[in-house]
Amino acid sequence: MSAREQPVKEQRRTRQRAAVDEVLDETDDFISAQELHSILRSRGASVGLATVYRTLQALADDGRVDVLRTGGGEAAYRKCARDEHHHHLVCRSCGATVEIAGPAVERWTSSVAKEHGYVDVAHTLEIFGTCPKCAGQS
Amino acid sequence: MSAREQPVKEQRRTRQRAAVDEVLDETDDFISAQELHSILRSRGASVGLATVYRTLQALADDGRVDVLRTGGGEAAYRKCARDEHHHHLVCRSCGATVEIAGPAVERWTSSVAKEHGYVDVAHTLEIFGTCPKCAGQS
DNA sequence: CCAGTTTTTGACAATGGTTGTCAGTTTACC
DNA sequence: GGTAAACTGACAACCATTGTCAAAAACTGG
Repeated sequence: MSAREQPVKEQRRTRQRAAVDEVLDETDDFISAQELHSILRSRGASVGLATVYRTLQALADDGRVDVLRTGGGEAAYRKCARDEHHHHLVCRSCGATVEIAGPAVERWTSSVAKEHGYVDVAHTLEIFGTCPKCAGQS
Repeated sequence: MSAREQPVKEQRRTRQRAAVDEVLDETDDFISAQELHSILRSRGASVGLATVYRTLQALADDGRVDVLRTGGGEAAYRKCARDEHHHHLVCRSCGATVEIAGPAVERWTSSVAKEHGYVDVAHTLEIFGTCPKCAGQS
């Protein structure tokens, strides 16, 4: 979680990866591997489930998508606009996502960690709520 | 995540629940249901796995233990000292845990959420690092 | 203490997300 | 074109967690 600079292990361009990438590009909210897979199916672009998992995992490892662990224990993925570390404000009803930068939080977490002698520090922070649209309809 | 005041649904005192509670009391780090179960086994206090899961879930629902979603997708539980909402600084090597209160973060998250019109807000924040002891040994 | 009622337990099946396997396919490169 | 290495996909295997349901334990009022 510190030296994250591997030259992005060599990879080949394939129809399947392009398809996954395309769906991610079009989707603004976090989606699970399973959801992504069924979207691909419904489009006719048949891609194996295992391949979807592998592709998402590779993207996540390279930091090209953000990963979120849902309460139910499944992983959700999203291709984010900004490159730097940031957080998400997610609607627990419709999944609408707002990207948040929190320099203050970054500073706070690292100072707290240092205070206790911890090194090589990373953190996870996600905010869940109900977005205006969903709150309105009830 | 807002009105969390149910009078703790009536429950019966059983040997099994006492055993789970005891292990939680003695353990300062987060442990998974499976780990807890095998600790019980190794002590001779045989408790069914399903029971361990049910008990932990009940405790978590009542807010009497904190739950952490590990990267591997399993849930880890810990009985915490303080009652109010707080966060954890966890050693990714030995699991040593420090409880952290972060009023500033609480304020920040709710103001950010409000700013975007989100209501009924909750958040998760955990800090991972390597504790002094583990860092020393390498 | 006793019988009745309700909760709890536990062994096991079932679920569901995710990963491993491995032969067949595709890509990159010469 | 031909070859080696990477990739794919169908399916089995895993593993944490939850559901099932009859038997066992805990409470409760006699």
